[in-house]
Amino acid sequence: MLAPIDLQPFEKALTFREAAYHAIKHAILAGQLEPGKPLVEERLAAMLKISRTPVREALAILEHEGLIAPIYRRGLFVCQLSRAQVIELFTANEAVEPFLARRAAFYASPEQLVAIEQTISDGEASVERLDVANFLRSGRMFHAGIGLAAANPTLAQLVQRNEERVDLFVISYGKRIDAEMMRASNREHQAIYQAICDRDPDAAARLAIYHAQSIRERFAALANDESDA
Amino acid sequence: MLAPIDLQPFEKALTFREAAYHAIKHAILAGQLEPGKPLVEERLAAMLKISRTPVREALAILEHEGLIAPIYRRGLFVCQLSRAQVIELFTANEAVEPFLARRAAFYASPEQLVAIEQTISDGEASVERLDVANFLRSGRMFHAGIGLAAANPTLAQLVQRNEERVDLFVISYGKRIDAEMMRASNREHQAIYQAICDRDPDAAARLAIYHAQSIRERFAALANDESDA
DNA sequence: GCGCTATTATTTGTATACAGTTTGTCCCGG
DNA sequence: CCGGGACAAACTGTATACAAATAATAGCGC
Repeated sequence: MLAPIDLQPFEKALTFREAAYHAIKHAILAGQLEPGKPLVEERLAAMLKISRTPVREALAILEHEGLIAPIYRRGLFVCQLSRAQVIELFTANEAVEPFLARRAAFYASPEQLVAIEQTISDGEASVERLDVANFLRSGRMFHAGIGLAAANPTLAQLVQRNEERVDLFVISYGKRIDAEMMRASNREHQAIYQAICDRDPDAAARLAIYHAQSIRERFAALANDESDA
Repeated sequence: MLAPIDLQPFEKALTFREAAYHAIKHAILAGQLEPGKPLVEERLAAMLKISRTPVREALAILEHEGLIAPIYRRGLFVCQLSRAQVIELFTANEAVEPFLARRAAFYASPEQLVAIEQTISDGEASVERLDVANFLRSGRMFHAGIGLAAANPTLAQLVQRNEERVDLFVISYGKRIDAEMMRASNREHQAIYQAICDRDPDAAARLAIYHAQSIRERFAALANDESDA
């Protein structure tokens, strides 16, 4: 398995660095680069058919985002988050997501509502196909949509990154997400979306809190199921 | 003015990249690299007596953090935040800071309390010397201390970055902070600190909100004073 | 056959080299 | 005197080269 993934070349990006950033990030979040496994710069560069220089710059950013972690002179590794770290991410989200949902109920434009609805559809389609990676991705896009509608890029970006790291955890522990869990999550998304459409900030915030807590409980159940006590 | 700043060499850092990151960030936040002015890679490299490679990697991270912004093939510039952007940062902080203050009241260790108190002393010393850069820095460290005590690195880091960008705005517009403003801010810090010492989460959260709002008002007043209507 | 040591092979971290753009300047024409 | 175009300089974006350090491996002694 010398070239198991093809980091698909260069979504729309001006510089090779950006392209590498997106491609590597995508590969990580799609589970193509397994957590705990080393990332060899030269190999990534070869896959993207570019030199190490822009790859290194992209990796520096991903490291700063907390998706990968370095060991000095030993290489970079896809992060394996501890349960404590994931709890911490959930705690942060429970503070921020209701805030964003509330604001989205105020500020969302019709186009933004459509975009959010599409992420929900995408999530539902993923359930049918049992496509976990795409399910996670649509979930991230849902929250990104809320963030965009909430007109607060700073907090939106935070939630976005948190979601990515949580998803990394899911992938890393290979926990199997069953269809029922995916459906539950989608239902909650749908409810938040409805509250925003109804311009009901209180309901949106309340449902966002509920969603965050539900997710945490579902994850806790999963984490307790397997391996480490 | 070929070498106006000496980016002081290499605080404790393993790699040149880290060193460059900290040095350049420090120079920006100390106002030595003026907002709106271009950052020439080769010049920074020369100042640090290293090559462009690690400098570029450091700059990539700073760009990702929103302290500097690139124009393709034209160079990097220290960010000049718009007023709307600063308002947005304040909005984010008003959501997050009370949350952190509340948690700090629960979890702060005695050592962490001492560390926080020292940042307040540092701030007060800055008033005497009318040292705005150090005043801003001590403010950032105060909030960093709260964040640390709150045991939520994710949100702590967010606040930290927001503070940095706000300070960048202050520097960028060259608004003069007068001694009375500095004292007011210090008083509010002191009050939050006291509430945390008293293990009074509600008071801490309330005072954190008050502080965030006060700062916003003080800044609004400054911003209205000068130049753009 | 097993453990320890020396050597080789990778791989990172850094420096240098090169090509393509963009900006500023100088010169010329009007 | 002013405007436009060619030239030159500077700087970015990318590739390649090199050195240090770590990991893997082979050889040796026992």
